[in-house]
Amino acid sequence: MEAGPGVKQKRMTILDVAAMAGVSVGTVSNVLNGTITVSEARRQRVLDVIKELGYSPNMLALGLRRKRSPVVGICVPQTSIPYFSALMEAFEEVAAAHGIEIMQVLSQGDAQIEYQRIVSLLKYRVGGLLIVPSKDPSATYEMIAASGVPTVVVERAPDDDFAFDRVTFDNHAVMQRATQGLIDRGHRSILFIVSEAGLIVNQQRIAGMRAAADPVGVHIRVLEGGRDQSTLTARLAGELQNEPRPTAIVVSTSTFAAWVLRAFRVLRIDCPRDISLLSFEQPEWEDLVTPKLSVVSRPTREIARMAWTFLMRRMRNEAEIPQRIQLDAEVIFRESVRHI
Amino acid sequence: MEAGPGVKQKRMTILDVAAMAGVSVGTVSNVLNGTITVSEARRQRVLDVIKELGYSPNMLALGLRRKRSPVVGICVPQTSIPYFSALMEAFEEVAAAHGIEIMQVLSQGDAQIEYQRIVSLLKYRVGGLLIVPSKDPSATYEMIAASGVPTVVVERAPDDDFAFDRVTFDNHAVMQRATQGLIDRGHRSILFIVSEAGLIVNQQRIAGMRAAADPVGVHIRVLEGGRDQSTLTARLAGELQNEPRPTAIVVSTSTFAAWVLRAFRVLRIDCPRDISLLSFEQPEWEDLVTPKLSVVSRPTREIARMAWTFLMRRMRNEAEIPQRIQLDAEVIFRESVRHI
DNA sequence: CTGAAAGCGCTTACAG
DNA sequence: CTGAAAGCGCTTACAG
Repeated sequence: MEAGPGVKQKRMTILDVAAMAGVSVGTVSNVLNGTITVSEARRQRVLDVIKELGYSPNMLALGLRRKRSPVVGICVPQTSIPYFSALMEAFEEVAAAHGIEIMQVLSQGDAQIEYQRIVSLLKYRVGGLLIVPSKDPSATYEMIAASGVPTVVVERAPDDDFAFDRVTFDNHAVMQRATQGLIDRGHRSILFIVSEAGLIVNQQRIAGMRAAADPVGVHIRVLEGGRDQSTLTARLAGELQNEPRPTAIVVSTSTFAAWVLRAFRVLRIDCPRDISLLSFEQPEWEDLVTPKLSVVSRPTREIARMAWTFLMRRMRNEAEIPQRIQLDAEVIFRESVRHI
Repeated sequence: MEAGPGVKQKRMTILDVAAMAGVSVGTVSNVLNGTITVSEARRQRVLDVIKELGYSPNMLALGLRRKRSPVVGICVPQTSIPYFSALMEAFEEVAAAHGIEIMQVLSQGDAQIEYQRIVSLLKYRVGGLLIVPSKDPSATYEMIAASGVPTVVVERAPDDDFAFDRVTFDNHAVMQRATQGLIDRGHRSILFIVSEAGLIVNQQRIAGMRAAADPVGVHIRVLEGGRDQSTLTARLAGELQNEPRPTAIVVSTSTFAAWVLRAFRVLRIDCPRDISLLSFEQPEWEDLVTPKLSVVSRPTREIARMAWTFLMRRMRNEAEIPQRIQLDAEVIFRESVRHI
């Protein structure tokens, strides 16, 4: 009887390959991924049989035996945010090139969910972990440390935390530079709109802002933008009652940039004549709107590559003390910021 | 000796739990996920021990034994495209709710890469597969069918393919409706800009366009937009030499929408006075630009949920012949399309 | 309802 | 360089 289409064929195992090639399973295993050398003749024979049989190794068995799977778990808050989806895409690209697969979970920025989702990842004995942490990741950090799984923290990390490798942006320096740029253009009162002021990256940015503003007496305020357009519009309207009224707004995400531009319409504020705008995130539409948006441009692929390099090193046990690197970002002033 | 922080503790196994609870491993397994009932007293004891020991099951062992892992593999072309990242986010949400993990791979729209990436997924014995296929997925389809892994095809599928469950948009109907809307507004020559004319969804859309245009003698042209802004600008400029000159452009993606708007600036074309624009994809900036963009709005979460429902059903072996569903989408006309 | 035992498909010391 | 064998941590018939 022939095995026609639709007939499920029995999956080949390493035993089938060994039998057909006339070698032991250990030898097959060694040609596939052993540290031990196999004589060229046998090696070739095994390879031929593998191709002929269409043998595909069972990574579950491999992972069980090695107590570690060639999979990297990645936890980010969301993927609908362009910055995170760009990160994910960069990670997938480099993972595929290394023969490693990715299990992705989302924390939604919630510490509880983050904890649970990473527990799930650990059940699969992932060989490494890449995390863009939520606001309060300490319980999660403890659990990960206890598990001993190689981990690198991306993007958000407190300055005094040395438990894991980490690759971040120098939020303080970039924001100090951005603020200086606004001050140079005559702005003396600046409003910073963030998702959560408690987020470590925002604290670093606020500190950077103050480092530029305080010495010259420039006025700084921070506002949490809220979860939707109407909340932001209302809060912004309220904020603009205060004296001194801001002449420039910095937003932490491109979503906020969009919401602020819409709020400006409702509130009949002309940008940049009345108020200037700078976005810390770079949206696809940065140069489609009028006025063209001023942005901070971050090298996403670079951060992904660095994080991956760190992780691979640690998965090979080559690393010693936790490494850290801070990448720089570029501040691009366009029409949305004006000289006063 | 105490096990202080930093001291890696031996991972608990089901044997440890069984020993401590004074039952057999089979019983522990049954309280965790067995079809067999366990007496309430023992059940509670096992649960207590699990909590006390911090036992977390090894899903690699489970998957190996069951010959199928509670993981769903997802293959999409890219994640940097907002539509796909929204899909991914919806999938992750529903997966987490079902206690299932996701392995994500990217095909970059290339049939070869797609094939290889799905081969990798299969090595992990994923329990199900969700695919937004590339242009020519027939070899991949064959391989998947041979593997017997439950699969649902999302978004792109030929009309005559009945091998897998599928959930798609009714591209033909939506485009016919959109085209009718343009015709109603007086447009008699329409240009459709696509990534690849060979893509099944684009063929369906072109057919829908013709269904509305041909009977009333409206002129249709199709242009491949190319891989970058400058290519698109050049091709568009060339296309506009032809008679009759289009008075309306439809683009298949929001990236093209952005590129076309930039090309309009370079070519000194006023939208919508000279040419109207309609995007088949809904960008975040749809109402930020001037003129506000006309779009087709697709219910992403709905498609994700339907696909997941189909997949779960098939993973439970409840489905018979392949199911198919076509979702509708909404055409929203805004300032970027004018009455002639 | 419960337990003893086989076995999923690999890797890796261990001898030779 | 090569093979025989133990064992990774589970699930699931099979008896009782």
